[in-house]
This record gives sequence, C-alpha cells and structure tokens, in this order.
Amino acid sequence: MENDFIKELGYLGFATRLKRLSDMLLQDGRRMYQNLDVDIEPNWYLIFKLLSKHKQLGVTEIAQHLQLAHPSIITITNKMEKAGYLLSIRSKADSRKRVLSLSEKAIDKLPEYEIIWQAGIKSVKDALDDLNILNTLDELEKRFSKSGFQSRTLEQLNKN
Amino acid sequence: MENDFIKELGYLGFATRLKRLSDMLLQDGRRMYQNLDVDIEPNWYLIFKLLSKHKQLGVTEIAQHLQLAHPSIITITNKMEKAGYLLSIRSKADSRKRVLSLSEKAIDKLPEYEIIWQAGIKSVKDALDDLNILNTLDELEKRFSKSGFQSRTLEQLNKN
DNA sequence: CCATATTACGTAGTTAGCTACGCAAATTTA
DNA sequence: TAAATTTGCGTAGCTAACTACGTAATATGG
Repeated sequence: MENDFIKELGYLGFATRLKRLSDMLLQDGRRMYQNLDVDIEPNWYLIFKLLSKHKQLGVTEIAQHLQLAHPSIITITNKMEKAGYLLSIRSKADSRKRVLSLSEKAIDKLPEYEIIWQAGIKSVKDALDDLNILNTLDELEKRFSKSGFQSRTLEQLNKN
Repeated sequence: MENDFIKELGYLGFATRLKRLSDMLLQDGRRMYQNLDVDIEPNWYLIFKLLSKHKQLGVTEIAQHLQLAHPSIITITNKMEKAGYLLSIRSKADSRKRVLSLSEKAIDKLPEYEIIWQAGIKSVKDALDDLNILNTLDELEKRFSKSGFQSRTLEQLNKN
C-alpha cells in the first residue's frame, strides 16, 4: 500500500519525515536490544563511546560533545549509573562538578556491545552507502546551524 | 567550535544525528509559531492539510495516511478540537467511528497559515535544493521499510 | 444466526528530547 | 576583597512519539 500523505507535501513534510524516520529507527533499535537480551538502551552507546575515549567527563562536557541539552545527559547517565555502567564522583578541584566514568562492568561488557554496534554500522553502511548520506547530513547540519529553519522562514516571510 | 563527537562515529551515529536534527527543526518550528503569535503547534499542519484534501476522516484513517500510530493522532486532534480547529462527530454508519473535519475557524485561518507554510517550503527549498534531499528520504524510507535496522543488523550478526 | 474475529477508538504508561528556573561554587571585575 | 557574573548541576514540567491493553461495534463464517 502506497498511501503516504506526508510524501505528497514535498518540502513541507521534510522535517516530519525526518522525525518519523528517526523515531522508527530508534524504536527498532530498542527492539533489537530486547531481542538480543541486552540490557542497554538505544542512546547509551553515545556515553559508552565518549567515555571510552575521554575516560572522565562532567555532565556539561558530555552535553557539549554530543550537542544535546544537559538535562538530557543527566537523564541518560543516571539510568546508566543505576544499571551499574557508570561511576560518578564529585570533583575535588571543583565541587560543583560531578565526574563520570565507565565502571568495570561497562569495560567488561564493552567488547560484547561493540560486536553489536559494528554489525549495526556494517548493516547501515551496506544499505545506504550509495546514498552518500553522511555527507548530506553534514551539509544539513551545517546549513541549519548557520541559519535555522525559523530564521530562514521569517526572512522569507518578510520578502513579501 | 567544532566538537561534535557523534559525527566522529560515522554510521554508528547516523540515527542519532537524524533524531537530533529533526528535534532541532521541531523546536525551531515551535518558536517560529510563537514569535509569529500564531496559536498552532508544529505538527498540526499535517491535519489541516490532510482534512483540506479529504474533508472527513476517522482517527485510524488519519493514522494510515500519515503513517503514525493512532494514539498519536488522538493526542493531536484532541488538542486541535479543544483549540476550535476541528469538528468531531460520531459516524451514523459505524458508531465506533468518530469523523473529524475542519471547523469554520480552521477554514477561516487556513489562508493565513498557508502563507507561513509556503514561506517555510520556500526557505527549505532554497536552502537544500542542491542536496536532492527528498529523493534521499524516499530511498531511506523505502529501504528501511523493506528491511528495518534491526533485521539488517541481526542478519549481519548471524554472518559471524 | 450465533460465535468468533476484526476493527475503531480510547487510555495508561514509557521514552527521549526540550526549556525554564534555581542554587551553590567558582571566577572575574571594580 | 567584596560584588557581580558565569558556570555546573539538578529539578520540574512540557511535547511528541511509541507500545500494550481494553472495550464496544461491526463483519465474517460455519
């Protein structure tokens, strides 16, 4: 059945389709972890990977690296800490700061998860490589960060 | 500052970047409506447009046209009804069904909103036309609906 | 024509983002 | 060095999607 109204809308539906697609991938990823019987959530890989590289980071630092709002990071990392994957200690140099790092459990489990992530990378790469999607994403991010959707549209409105 | 860790992750970060970008556009769209002092929400345009074309549709029918889950449609349309943009009547032919249509207020306001949407379309088109993004989206949707992220990744895992 | 299956809608509860705001610690500046 | 500003974290409350489940009405099939 080919009955997708949003597609008919052309550029008007652009953002909605992007959202629909990314939500779909997210849900599918969650189901994948469940089926593999792995007790992690779809966005945790970000923290695993980032702390593998940087060892110790504060909440705000993580938020900057991932370009997400800091309360989102608190939510994610609190869950990961509760699941035993993260250590959290107060910084001695700056007592406002909470330093996060991977726990032994995390380091233990990482190779197992890495296999899954590598398979994910491979499957996406195989599926999409001809589309040059990463470069397209680079461009989208660059252009919208230079001037956002709102500012572009308001500018357009003022031309009339 | 160029410090985006997710970008470093290549295809691993693909879905996250998609989500981050679409969330960003959504928030920006909401702010735009606020700044224009227009009391509608970013996803309402879908219903306005769909019911402009089809006049009368049930909840499930809308969900099918938009390829979203039906509870999402209930949430959206309930708000729109509360805001006076939708009429909702029980179907005579099938008393389970609730028939939704645009109110007079909606039809009244549509031209005003259409101007905003057209400006949005134009601004996105101007910004992205060389990227061929709609065709890329077509392909992404097609490929992932044929075989989702999970099934591709599990298949990949089983190769080892 | 009655039992069963399907459909349409609704509710409850989850997740992942976000903004706005507050507080306390650190830093800067006058 | 005291006052003002900035920074880092935390909480509260919002939005928009989702799944799972329940119920009532309709459709189907033996």
